[in-house]
Amino acid sequence: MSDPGARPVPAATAAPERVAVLLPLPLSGAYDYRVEPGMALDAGDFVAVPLGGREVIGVVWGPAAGDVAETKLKPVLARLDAPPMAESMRRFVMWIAHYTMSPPGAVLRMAMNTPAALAPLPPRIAYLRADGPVDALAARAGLRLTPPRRRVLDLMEDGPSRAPGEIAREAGVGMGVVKALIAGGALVPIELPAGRARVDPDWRRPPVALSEAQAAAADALRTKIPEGFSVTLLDGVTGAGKTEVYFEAIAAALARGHQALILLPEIALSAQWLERFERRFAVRPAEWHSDLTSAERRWTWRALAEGHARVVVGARSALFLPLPQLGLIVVDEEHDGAFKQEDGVVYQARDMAVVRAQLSHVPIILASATPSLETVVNVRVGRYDRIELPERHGAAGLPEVEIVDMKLHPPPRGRWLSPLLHQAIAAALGAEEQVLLFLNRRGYAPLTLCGSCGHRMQCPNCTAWLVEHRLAGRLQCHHCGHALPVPRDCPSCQAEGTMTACGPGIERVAEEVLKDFPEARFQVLASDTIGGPREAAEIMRAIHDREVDIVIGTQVAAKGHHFPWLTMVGVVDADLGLAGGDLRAAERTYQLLHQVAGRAGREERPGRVLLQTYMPNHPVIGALASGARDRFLALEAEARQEAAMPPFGRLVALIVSGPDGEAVDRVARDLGRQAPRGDDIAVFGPAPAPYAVLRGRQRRRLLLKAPRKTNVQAVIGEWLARVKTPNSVRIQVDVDPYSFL
DNA sequence: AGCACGCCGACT
DNA sequence: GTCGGCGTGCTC
Repeated sequence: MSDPGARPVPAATAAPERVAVLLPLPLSGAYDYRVEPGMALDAGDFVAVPLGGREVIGVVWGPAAGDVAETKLKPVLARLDAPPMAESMRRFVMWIAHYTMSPPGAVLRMAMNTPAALAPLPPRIAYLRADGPVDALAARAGLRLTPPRRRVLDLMEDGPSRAPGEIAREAGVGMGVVKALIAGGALVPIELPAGRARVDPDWRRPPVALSEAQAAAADALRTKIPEGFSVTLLDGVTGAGKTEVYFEAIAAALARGHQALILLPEIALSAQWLERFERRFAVRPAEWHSDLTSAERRWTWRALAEGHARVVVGARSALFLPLPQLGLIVVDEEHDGAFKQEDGVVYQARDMAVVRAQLSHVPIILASATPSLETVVNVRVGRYDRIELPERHGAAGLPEVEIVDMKLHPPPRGRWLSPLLHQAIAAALGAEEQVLLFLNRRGYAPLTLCGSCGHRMQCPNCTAWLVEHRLAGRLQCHHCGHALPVPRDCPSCQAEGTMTACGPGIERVAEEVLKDFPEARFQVLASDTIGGPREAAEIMRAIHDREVDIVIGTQVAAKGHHFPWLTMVGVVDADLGLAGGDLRAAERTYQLLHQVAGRAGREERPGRVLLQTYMPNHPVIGALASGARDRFLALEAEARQEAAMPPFGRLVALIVSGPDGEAVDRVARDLGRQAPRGDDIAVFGPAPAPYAVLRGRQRRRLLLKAPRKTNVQAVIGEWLARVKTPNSVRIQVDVDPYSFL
């Protein structure tokens, strides 16, 4: 809380006052502005300032640096009537800027992604009936008292004030009728306080019935709430009811008058989460994601900044919302790769959420059935606490996971489902249960080539194959969106009708299902087959209500949905994520397939999972089949420790990119030559980045590996200063990169 | 991020 | 002869 007495008092006789204003632009730092006499400004205030020829909104960041000539100085134009940015948020912005090596203004932009929210809210106008009997009102308005007009006036006789639209709806009349009565003065306007009436989540409601284990976990979490900063891993198998447990921690925070922030990896698909929240707290929380309209954005931001909304759930970007009474942060599915932001400011939202919790002195809960290795190691060394939720809620046991060795049980030529999986599908359908076939590959086929000359269809802008989408009749690049019709003849050798689809995508699996189980109703589920949140919710409902027999989906189908009749999960290609030199390939594949397996048998019916693999002896496959998660994590941790890889060592990637390959190469080679040496620091590269050409830009990559204790920001900063780069070449710094090589 | 200034092709 | 392409560079 700022002390009003601490505001600087403008003195008319003193030299013109200056302040530093940070602008939401990728400038190197804050700019100084003159403060005209009579304007009192505090750090954190939102202000409008001139920049170049235009006007921008920025944040007063502190006292001016004073290194700019008086004549260059422009005045602060106005202080905006919006809740100022809290000191903890300003420190958070600076922390991220330093850690990710981004300009502070670029980070500020993420915290100000709501230009409209900073303008004062327009007052809301509602209407009351004017005094007097109905006929007198009509006469005064010069209107005949028709039945619709009478209905409106009767409706408005004593009830609350209403907006015009509400009046029309409730009285069952058109807007014309209402407008005429307003124009005639029979309905009089009143101004309501700006904003939207909100109902607080009701934390006093009794929680849904918790199991003994859940109740114990909830108790343990509740004790964290009043104790300031702490990090707790809520570790529980899929279906153990982690959500209901952390709801009790949220209830405890609400009971203390605090706000709660919940981060989910993909808010667009979380209809079931919202329903559960509403069941517990009687209202929906505020939501924050990219699909909000600017009006929704504005009032949500305002309601949170003013403390009127108590709980907000959102994707990554919700991390930057103003929450003056923040009391708890929850990151659900903390292991999920979607928390890593890869463009612009590159950051890991889960890790930054921990930082925000620390700067705000509040507890944070990381929830997962398959926690990331980073988090597991942090628990092991005692930095994080861990609360375990061992069993599945209700009667359901964990599904049985069976390995299908594709060398021993190959599918027929041109097919992708082995006879074993085929039988399992038939058995589940025979028992009138549901099946999920999982394949993390959109489209029909990942590669199209010419059977005659071997020409492969490649994206002209990216180093990537074009993926056939047969339903759309197109070849598509999944990186830049480039698309063209599927060619009949080879564009290289002109041979006719030789183009062949290679490998399976979910559309192709769907085709096989349609052939073999023509009577089954199936639903394809991929990020590009779902229009929006509403359509997603409708698809989930249809599956839940057994209007679908077989779901064929990519990883969007793996995420936290609860389908009581789904008992059989088939993983079409369990090896898919294991290829390539990715540091986290094994860990990620384990997490994804574990989560998919968890879709099976969540209620009374036992679940069954079949993993199709050509590597039945791979540790990941073995761990999935035996359920030895902790042993797998221990082995993975050991391997990383031996190699001094994260989380035991540190990595920073530099991506050098630009339209001109030669200029990019020159900079990349310079960086290689100037690389920091010694002290256990190693630099690899330059090498072509994964997708060496992306959206028409050439990309090279260098990787710095250093011990945990190294101040990598300082090392990288000095390194970059040694290499000068033409304007056309960009160097992007990715501290703690996820994709490797 | 904008927006201006600045040097080389097709038009009123 | 101009209008205008977007390449570099600056904004307190």
